[in-house]
Amino acid sequence: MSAANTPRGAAAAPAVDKVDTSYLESLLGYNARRAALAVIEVFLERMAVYDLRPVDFSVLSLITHNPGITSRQLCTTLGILPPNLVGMINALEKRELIVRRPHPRDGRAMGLHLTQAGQKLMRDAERTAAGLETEVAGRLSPTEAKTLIRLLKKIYL
Amino acid sequence: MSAANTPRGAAAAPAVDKVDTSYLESLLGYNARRAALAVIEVFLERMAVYDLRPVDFSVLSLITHNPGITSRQLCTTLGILPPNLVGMINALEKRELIVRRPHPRDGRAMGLHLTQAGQKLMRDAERTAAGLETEVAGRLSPTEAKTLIRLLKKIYL
DNA sequence: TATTGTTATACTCTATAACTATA
DNA sequence: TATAGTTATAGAGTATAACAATA
Repeated sequence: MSAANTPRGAAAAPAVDKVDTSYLESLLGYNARRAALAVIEVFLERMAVYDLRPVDFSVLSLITHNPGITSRQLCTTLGILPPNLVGMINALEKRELIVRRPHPRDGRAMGLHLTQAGQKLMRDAERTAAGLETEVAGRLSPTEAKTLIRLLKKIYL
Repeated sequence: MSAANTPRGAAAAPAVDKVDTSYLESLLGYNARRAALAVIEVFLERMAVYDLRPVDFSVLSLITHNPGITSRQLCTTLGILPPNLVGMINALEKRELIVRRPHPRDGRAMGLHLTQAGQKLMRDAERTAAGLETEVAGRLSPTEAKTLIRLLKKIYL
């Protein structure tokens, strides 16, 4: 008769030589998170030369392709809370990569724009990002890479 | 003649109506992170009833399928740093979901085992996780879901 | 000498409440 | 009344250094 909290197996306290991860690896969430962390790890290395974290790159990239975008629009698009964006924007402005200009139709809002220095940095950074993509997806065929992105979009869009 | 930090475009300060995210959505890392966050969001909802975060579920699941696994093995497998695992293990032990037993061959290590209560909880939780998978991957065909996991593994393994 | 588990601690990331100025 | 931007602050997550016990 075993007590309530007795572990399974009377022989007790076996050692684990090789960890079996097959169950976790069958789960979509686990695989998506591990893959995302792997890509981010390479991203951090390659983007260190620009002093850009993934979130900084995302913000600057959205400003690049949407000149005049507001902080609110950045927050909504990237899932960042407004109080947490303020510091990032201030830092990028201090580095003279972006400038705030009055919004043409809403006096409360500020439109964000790249400076010429910001434009140059992002040309280089987006080139690096493109190289990073091919590196990370190196073991995938071009078709597989396209399929992967298409299926990921179906998950979160 | 424009100064060094003048934004592109003399007409200045346009407004952005619809944010163009096409560039970010072409990047693997961005899509992987968004997908992972989407899955984790549903996970948090469904697992709240068990009071399990994703990391708790991962730890308990590895103990389930590897009775006697050590803290060090959990850290290596899940990419957790040892100091950050201590509190989680203590909390799970306090909830009487796991027990520590001496390692059969290494006096420094402790083997981790589920209690009967832990076994019951994980039977339910893994059943919930299975349902969650079909829900999240609901817009994917079974073949697509398998393909997605296969391609994600190629990224991080 | 190296490793397991641990404590203490610092840093980053994320979240909530409340304020201001404009709409 | 509602929204954009901001401040202050709290909480969660992640990081390094250093120690005791054992290999």
